[in-house]
Amino acid sequence: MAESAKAQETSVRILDAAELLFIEHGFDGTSMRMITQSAGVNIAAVNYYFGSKDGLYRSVFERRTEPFARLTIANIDELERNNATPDVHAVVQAFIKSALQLGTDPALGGLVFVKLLARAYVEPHPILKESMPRRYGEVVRRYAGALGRALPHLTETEVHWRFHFLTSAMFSAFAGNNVLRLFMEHPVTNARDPQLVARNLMPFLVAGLTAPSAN
Amino acid sequence: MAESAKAQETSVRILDAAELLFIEHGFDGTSMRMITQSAGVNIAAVNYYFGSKDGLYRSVFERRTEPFARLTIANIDELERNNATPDVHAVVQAFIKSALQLGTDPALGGLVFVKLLARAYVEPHPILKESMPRRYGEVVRRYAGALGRALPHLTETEVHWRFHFLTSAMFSAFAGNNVLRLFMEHPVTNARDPQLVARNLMPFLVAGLTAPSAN
DNA sequence: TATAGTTTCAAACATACGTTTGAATAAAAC
DNA sequence: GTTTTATTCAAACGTATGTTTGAAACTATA
Repeated sequence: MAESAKAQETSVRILDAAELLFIEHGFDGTSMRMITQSAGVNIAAVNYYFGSKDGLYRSVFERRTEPFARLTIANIDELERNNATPDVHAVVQAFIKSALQLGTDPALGGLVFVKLLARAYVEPHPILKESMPRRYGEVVRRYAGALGRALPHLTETEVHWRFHFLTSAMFSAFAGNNVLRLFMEHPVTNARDPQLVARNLMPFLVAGLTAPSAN
Repeated sequence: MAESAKAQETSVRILDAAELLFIEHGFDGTSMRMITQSAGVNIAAVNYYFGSKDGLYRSVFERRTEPFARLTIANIDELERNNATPDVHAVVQAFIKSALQLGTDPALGGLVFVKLLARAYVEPHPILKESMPRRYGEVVRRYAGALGRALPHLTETEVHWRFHFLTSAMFSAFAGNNVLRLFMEHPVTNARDPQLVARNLMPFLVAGLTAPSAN
């Protein structure tokens, strides 16, 4: 079988290099030669290990998807085990805790994967549309469900709206995609320390979610 | 001079086609042949009217940038004329009003431009980095300033954080970039009627912004 | 040490890219 | 009506793309 130490190292080097380049330049903006050069491997190595550029893209996500999903589910499992009907603060805390663990632990990809997700958000490659719902559908259902139970004054549709706002703000914040960064020459807030992001994000989200219904 | 009816029509057809394709496939994912084919013009027309693909990209933004900036500034001008120190609700309302006018008026680009901005957000082409701050720097300063005056219990840094969260949620919402859409096979909330977006967004944002300080 | 399997590599593959050309056509100016 | 200018067009430009090839180098098993 394959899986010699050296071989594994090569495919991992490719994944690492590709992940960073996909964030910076997107899928179409990243060429095979950029990837292999950055990884320090021969250009044929990508097709040898991953079959194609599309296959590499799939593998880049697959490496991160499962651990992050598991983490997120574990956090809401723990929350609901200790608290039958958790309040908004607790649900948001559990959700943010996942992003925080992800952003802090390099073994999970660190902030790199958050950025990749943020990009996939507006740049939906067909490959994602086919694989993301399968693994993250459950995550969304669990958190949106818990949020709904914590916000009985809102309709299901309203809960989904707010979950949408919540995730948008959260992803942008952790990924560091800041309107100030793009629109101003000297942004004041461009810190990206996950702990700092989380502390500033919490009160905003909790208050926003708890707001009275619009209807 | 140029500007014959036919010539203008050609360059406008190119801008329209390119704008849509850039949203769907990004800059690198959109080829000259895709653009000219979709616009129904010869492939050489882009270079004839815009010099290069980069030049076209610049022109696509330039067409929308100025009207939107003017609209946004006009709204805060009006707000501050009628109200020396507006409260949070009024500031957010003025800001959302701009997005709403933009999203509703096809002459301004409609939701198309919002989506383009949302994409530019995570896919920063060098051309944008050079042109956006020049025109939108003032917009950000004005609104962030007004927000700061309406939220005296927050530090300047905190105000910037919340402005970041506010814009992230708003742009995603109006652009329709929904986590539910990407992560679930049957999203509940994928409505994109600007009026509906605005009504759901308002209470969330106002409450989030008004939340007590994190420190 | 010989053999089988795995991984690397330089080179070439066909195709798509953005751009340029120069002639043909249309419009405007005189 | 002729000359100038502006626009369109098919074809080709050189370069970059993702992928494949087949031999070389390496690793493991016997």
